Amino acid sequence: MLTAIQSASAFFHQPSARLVSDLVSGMGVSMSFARDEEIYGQDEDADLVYQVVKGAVRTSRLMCDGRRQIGDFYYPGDVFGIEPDEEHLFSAEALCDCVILVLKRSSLRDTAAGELDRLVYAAARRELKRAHEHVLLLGRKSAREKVATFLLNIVDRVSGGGARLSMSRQDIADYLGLTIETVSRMLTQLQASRIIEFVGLRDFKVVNPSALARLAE
Amino acid sequence: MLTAIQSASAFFHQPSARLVSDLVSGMGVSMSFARDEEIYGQDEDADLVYQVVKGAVRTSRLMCDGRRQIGDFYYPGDVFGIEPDEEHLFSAEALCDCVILVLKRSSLRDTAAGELDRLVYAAARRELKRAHEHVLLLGRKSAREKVATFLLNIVDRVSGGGARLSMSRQDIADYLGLTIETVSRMLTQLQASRIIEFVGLRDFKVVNPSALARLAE
DNA sequence: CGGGGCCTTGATGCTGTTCAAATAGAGTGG
DNA sequence: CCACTCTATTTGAACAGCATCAAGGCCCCG
Repeated sequence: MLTAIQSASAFFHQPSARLVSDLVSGMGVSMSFARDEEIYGQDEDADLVYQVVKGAVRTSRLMCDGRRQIGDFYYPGDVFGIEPDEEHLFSAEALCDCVILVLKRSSLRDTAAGELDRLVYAAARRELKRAHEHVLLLGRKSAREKVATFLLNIVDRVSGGGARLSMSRQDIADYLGLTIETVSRMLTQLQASRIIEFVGLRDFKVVNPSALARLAE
Repeated sequence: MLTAIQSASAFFHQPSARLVSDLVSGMGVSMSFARDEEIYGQDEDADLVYQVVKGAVRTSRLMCDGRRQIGDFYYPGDVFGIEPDEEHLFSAEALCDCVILVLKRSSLRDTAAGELDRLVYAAARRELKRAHEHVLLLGRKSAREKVATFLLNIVDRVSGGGARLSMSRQDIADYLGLTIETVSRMLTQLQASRIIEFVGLRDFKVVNPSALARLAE
């Protein structure tokens, strides 16, 4: 039998559009959320685990004076809402109309503990890795590098030459620790350098992938 | 019987000077490291788990052009080296002469899987929480707020009115995403405002805790 | 007492912010 | 389908915070 570590690690390495429902069928509740609707709030009880079925989600944290930091963005298959404490440090909101599978941890403990552990542990590991990358980006990269890295990450997830941004410029700014104006300027620069090309405000394609990768460090 | 989640969460909430050796006695190897010695390197295999017995440790990541980001600092009782991938993203170095307990994950899988899972999972959760705090700090705080937050965290860990900084100004700068000069200026400012007081370069005490907390947001 | 590394302080410059305005898109109702 | 409106985004100009460059001072240790 596999230990949690081994199995979690195996699970982790298959990026998985596999949904929780495949694992513990019927145990989760599927819920719909409208654009900008809150899925859970800061300081709320963190007893639930969530998985994106359709749409996209952001987690964010608000400082008392209004400054906001985006924790991460989540797409179909991604698990979110895993936090070390009893209460959420971040809140989660729908970036667009979403379908979210919600699982109550406590109700699953007895019936499918092994599977849930695996899932939660895999999600926590993924979270940690992304948080570490995020720290490097925020601490030591320039605005240009931040935006290039961000676009590259988006493209890598979708695995195509281009993608659609499901979040606003403000969301991107709050993820990268920049202002909306700086993000806009960097995107303009990348377009002027013929590295990316926007068609509309939300859809782009990468014209020069190696140049983008170079800028991202 | 407790599930991994419950027990890990219970473990997590006792900040614990309890060492791994109490849990899986005799299974770890105790090693000594000199100041600035590398404990593990970036891109090395991440099959080991570490716990500080004595001294202090920093994890850091180097970009190819020499920029450095400190991941975190670790003190006696803290577990480090847990990373989501097979290879380390960060390296770890001794801040001063250290004693580190080293455990091989694979060798523990069969004999004490439950305990190790608990330990690793608890450490991962702690890591994640701290990484989230770090992201907020790096993304949305000013230099003054960063330094104030940093000092407050140090003091909270030791739980006294003051503490000794086990790391250099450069380490602090690389943790906060600042330069050494900015860190120095902020420390000078905090002293001038009679909020903290340094005795020597490494030891300080907090004169006005509430003011410090206010600055840290 | 002298050397060397670490830290502080000062002067200047650049990156990204702030404030302000123009433009473009998306959604709405006629 | 088009005109209108509202919001999101872009663009521009001035400013601020932090970085950079350059000395100078302190402390540790021989």
